[in-house]
Amino acid sequence: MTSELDNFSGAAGVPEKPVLEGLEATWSARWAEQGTYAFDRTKTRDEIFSIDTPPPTVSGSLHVGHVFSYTHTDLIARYQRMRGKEVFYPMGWDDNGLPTERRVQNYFGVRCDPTLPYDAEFTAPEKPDPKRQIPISRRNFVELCNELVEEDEKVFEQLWRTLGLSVDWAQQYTTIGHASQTVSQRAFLRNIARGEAYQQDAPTLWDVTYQTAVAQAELEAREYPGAYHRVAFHPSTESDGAAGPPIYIETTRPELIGACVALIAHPDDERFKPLFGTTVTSPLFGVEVPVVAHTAADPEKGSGVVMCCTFGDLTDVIWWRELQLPNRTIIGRDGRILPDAPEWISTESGRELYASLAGKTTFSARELTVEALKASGDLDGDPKPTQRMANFYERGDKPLEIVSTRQWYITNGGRSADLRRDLVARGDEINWVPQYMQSRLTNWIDGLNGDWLVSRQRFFGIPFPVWYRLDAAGEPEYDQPILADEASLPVDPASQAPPGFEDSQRGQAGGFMADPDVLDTWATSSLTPQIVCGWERDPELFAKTFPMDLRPQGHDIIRTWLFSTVVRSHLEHGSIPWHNTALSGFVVDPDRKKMSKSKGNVVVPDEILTKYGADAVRWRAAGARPGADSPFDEAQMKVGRRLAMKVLNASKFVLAAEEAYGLGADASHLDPARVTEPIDLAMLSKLRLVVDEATAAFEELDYTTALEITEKFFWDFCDDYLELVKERSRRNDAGGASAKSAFVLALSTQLRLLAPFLPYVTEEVWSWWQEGSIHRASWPVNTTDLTTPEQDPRVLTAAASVLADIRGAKSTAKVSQKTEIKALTVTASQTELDLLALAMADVLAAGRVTAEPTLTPGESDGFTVEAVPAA
RNA sequence: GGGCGAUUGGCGCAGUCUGGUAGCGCGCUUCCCUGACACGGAAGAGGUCACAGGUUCAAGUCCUGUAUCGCCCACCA
Repeated sequence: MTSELDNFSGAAGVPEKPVLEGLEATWSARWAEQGTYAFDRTKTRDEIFSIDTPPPTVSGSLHVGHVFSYTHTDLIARYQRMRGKEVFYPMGWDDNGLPTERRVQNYFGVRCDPTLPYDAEFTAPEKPDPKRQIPISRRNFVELCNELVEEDEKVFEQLWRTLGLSVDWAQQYTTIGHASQTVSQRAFLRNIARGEAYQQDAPTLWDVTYQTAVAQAELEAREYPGAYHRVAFHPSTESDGAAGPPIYIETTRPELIGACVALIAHPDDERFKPLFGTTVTSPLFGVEVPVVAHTAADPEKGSGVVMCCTFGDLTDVIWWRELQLPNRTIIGRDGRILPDAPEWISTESGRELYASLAGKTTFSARELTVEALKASGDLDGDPKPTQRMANFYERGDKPLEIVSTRQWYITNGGRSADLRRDLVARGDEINWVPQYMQSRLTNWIDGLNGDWLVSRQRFFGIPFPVWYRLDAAGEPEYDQPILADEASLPVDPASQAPPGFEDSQRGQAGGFMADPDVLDTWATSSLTPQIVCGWERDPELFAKTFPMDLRPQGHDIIRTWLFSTVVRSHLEHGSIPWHNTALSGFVVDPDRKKMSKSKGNVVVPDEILTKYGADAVRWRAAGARPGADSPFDEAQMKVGRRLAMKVLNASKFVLAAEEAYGLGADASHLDPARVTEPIDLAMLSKLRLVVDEATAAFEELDYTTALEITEKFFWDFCDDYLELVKERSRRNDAGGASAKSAFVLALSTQLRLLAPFLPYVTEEVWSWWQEGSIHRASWPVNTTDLTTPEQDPRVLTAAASVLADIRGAKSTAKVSQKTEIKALTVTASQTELDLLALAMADVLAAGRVTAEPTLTPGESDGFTVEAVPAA
């Protein structure tokens, strides 16, 4: 037998058997064709919502954490777009800097040797040998970098498209691209002009592996094994020829004894008071150094008196500066002891020992020094092993040294309390989600110990737009840098001559040289708002998008990306860079360990996207609140997938009922006036509350609550409401019309509430019966979308409660839910019975109650139901 | 050492602002191939809300302290 339903189902857009498979490919292609997410720049500032998307590091790989946090941003973007905002949502790729260099080295088996000339014929080896890297020129190296990042960026873009990010792909940038170079160099030149950028020859943290300076923000303190060595210094012979007892210091770095400039103790330390003003002689090298007082010396540490060297740690730098101590560097930029014995070591045995240390790593030099100390009797006892914390470059694996070098700095408050205060105040102007993350910025600013070191001695990066004149002897005149014209940006000083010079004068006495360094990658990333908003490139766009509305990012880079962006915006524009910032947490493995390649616990995004679908993955991502770390549990993806399936099937049911019973495809089914049954009105009243709450949550960037509320309603809608009304909806009368209109009103509203979370399945269903993309449809507004009369939502909850009890009776009796109920007694308060009465016909139909129910008014709240299933 | 979070059934979480006799999902148990859905549906078991004090008629919720865990920062003698 063929029913009417069979004839109509699937005939007008509703598939017979809807599936999730393939929705990503179909719809991401359609969105691209139709420019669904294209930014319309004719809109005004208050109609625009601009997002400062984090550019992922393309040399790395994307993991689930990225998928989650980028989804979070997309949820907000989609919500704002549906609210009627024109969303400015670019995507950038961070391809600038050391990670790319490392990847290129490994991928092609090459290394950069800046002394080599460019080889136009060079091609990378077919089979790179990572152990024998081929040295190539800087320009060849940069070419390979550019080649590889282009490939990587394609892979990333494809993943983002599959995930359903509603990015405007016409608005792409890379941190090494021309626009970024221009912005970065221009901003730097402006910093110089205003006195905010300056050069200084000073001790800097130095990574000996990468041979570059490192900024405070890139430090990572790690445990590092070492040993305390108790070493004797000898009082210098006094005028009467008598020498006092030796003074013992403790050090973990005996190899620096040759770099010692003073012994230092606390001014109040009685043990050492008599020594202040005297001198002592260092062991092995016989160098005379003063004993001086400084409050930074801690009487509790070591022996109470400390050896100050050039430079063992940051405290040494403070002492060097404040006590006007000499500079006695013995460690070179490669981390090895300098080749030539310094002039301050004058004893023959000292110079001999130095000669044996020269060229050695600190590690070997330490071993040799300890042997020598044992031989000379200046080592008291055995070295005591310890685990101490040492500063590392976050990407390095050797402890940092401190080396005096000429570097560029940008003011960031590290040397100005006023600027620190202003920057903290900028933090107050920004709306933080979650709020408590702001303290990380404030703490970081308060703890700064110097300005921002922005020069890096690396190759793949944005060059300083700066040259130096060479004097008659060919020496650079650093104090009068030649600056590029802004109109000429971006410039490459290594291949372009400065204004007023010919390239033939490069490297010649009386000519010029290029600044050899590149800008810190954060010095460019800190300008992403200026890069994407078209600062000085597109003033109209800039006026419409800056300050931006939202900066989403991970909480681990507050001290770097967030802080440096605030600094640049404050210095350049005197404003905050964005009004809101949303901090995502990490995705951790089920044991709450951070995912990392070395632990082998990384989940590959492509796999879960294929297995569960983008909507399911997005659903799971939306469950992770801002700022909170979230354990990855694959089983949870299934729940999201089930929701997506449910949306397909419930929609099919609702729309099929509508079509099958002759109400046509015109808009009449969306006529609120046809909804007359109390339970239908009650359901829509409840939905109005859901719309209000979900909207309020989204306004607070609280997508998790918006989803929870919407999803809860949706499941209740399916499990209770649809079941209750199913029978009536099949009737071709006023009651049937009421149900069917309520169905489609509720469906339209719910699909739009779910659209930010499940963009694929909602778009699919929308296409069955609506024109245009749901993602350009308006976010539900009660005053226009749900205009049915108010009805107490408890009509629905009462009916659902009694239906649940009837189902329970059948479940207890272990019979099918189809089984008829032959006797039904309901006890409840009169108020509740009155509410129930308004939906009683639907309850009886849904519960298959064939007998007349007995209703008994009672005292207590809640329904007591006795239902007797047929045998 | 400084700062910030967290601690609620086996697991993951909400509820804490605005005190009023514990909620959700997963998992588990039982039942049901019902006409949207077996990539499903229905029903159910399971918690003295980390601990100790205090405020209150009443505390998961407010106050004080403690413990444990996590994160950020500092820490190279």
